[in-house]
Amino acid sequence: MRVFARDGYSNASIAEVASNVGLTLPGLLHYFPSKTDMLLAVLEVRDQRSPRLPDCPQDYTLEDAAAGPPLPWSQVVDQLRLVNRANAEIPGVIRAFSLLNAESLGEDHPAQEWFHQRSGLMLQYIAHSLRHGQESGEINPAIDPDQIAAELIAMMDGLQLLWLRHPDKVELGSYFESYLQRLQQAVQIT
Amino acid sequence: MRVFARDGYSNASIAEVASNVGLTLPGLLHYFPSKTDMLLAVLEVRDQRSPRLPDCPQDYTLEDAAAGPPLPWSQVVDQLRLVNRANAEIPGVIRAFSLLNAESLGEDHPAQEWFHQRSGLMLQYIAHSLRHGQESGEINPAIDPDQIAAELIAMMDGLQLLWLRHPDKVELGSYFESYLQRLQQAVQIT
DNA sequence: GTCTATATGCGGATAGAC
DNA sequence: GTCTATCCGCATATAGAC
Repeated sequence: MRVFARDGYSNASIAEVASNVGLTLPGLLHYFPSKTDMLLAVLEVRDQRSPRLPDCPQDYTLEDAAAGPPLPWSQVVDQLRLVNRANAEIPGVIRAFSLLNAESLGEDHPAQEWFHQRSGLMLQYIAHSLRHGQESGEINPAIDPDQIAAELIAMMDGLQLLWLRHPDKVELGSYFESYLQRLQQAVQIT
Repeated sequence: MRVFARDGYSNASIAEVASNVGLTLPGLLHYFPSKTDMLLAVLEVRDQRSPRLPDCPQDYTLEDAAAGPPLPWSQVVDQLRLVNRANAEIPGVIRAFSLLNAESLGEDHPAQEWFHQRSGLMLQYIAHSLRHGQESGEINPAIDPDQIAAELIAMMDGLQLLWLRHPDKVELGSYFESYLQRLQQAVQIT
């Protein structure tokens, strides 16, 4: 993760990773047969370690959220807030992911599928929650669930990039919080 | 630009660029002595080609906007909207810039300074405009100009990433427009 | 201004000993 | 499970002819 954070995936050298963990290159390749395998392993670990709300089981995945019944909107917002606050404490990890996120837009990137599926599921489960809220009369029927879902993801990723570039000027946690509060006024029915 | 868009900077091969323009590698290096020189040249060209408002002179730069007198808020919003709309027509260019933007977060990247200064100036001139509006009573005094400025940049960059990943689900122009309209309700004094 | 030829280095990955 | 030795390809960049 540290090496990917500094160099991205394509430019990172697995020989350096090996040396960082006290192995030679073939020694490391014994565990991860190829560079791609190592990348995907890193992505998986990161996913498992993302924080969860108090009531949420530890093995609850994004796939579960997207496939299962719609979550209450307040819970979705709480979850995003929680993740954002936690992210502010691990700039190295966020840097690695921001880098890989952009890099994996390339045609034949080994993590392309992973990021595509992941962001697709997030869009889906957020929009799902909003649509459900509209049907039960708790969410403003005038808003577009797909648009709001995209906005939220975009704001999280975009703020991360800007925060990484200007850690002195941009305060990740409170800036996202300000945005959320304004969003809530437009989305919720009072 | 096309090669950078597909491979990023570090992973791009100038030999391929050379071949694409019908030159050999040394032939290309005659014009751009190093790969870094070519990167910076591309960034500069892109800057000059970004669209401007009708009244705005063609040689008016971002530096001018940040250093000069504060612009009216409505003009800032119009400018951002214009740029966003134009961006939706050039996915290749946007891909290159999203890639370089993330990649240049790395410690010794040749474009680090360029992106740092650029985003710093944008934050500055947007916040400047909002502060001026607050003093003259046109902008809600309760909002934080620095926070709103960061939000705007983050939303533009974040939406671009998501749009590049899901061009079928995310409509860059209209999604940003929806966000802007909600922002205006909180920022403007009616 | 553009080429051929080449220097030099680093990348991922494999063979095979221990 | 970890190593040494090695293969092979591609990268940037340079030298020097035309």
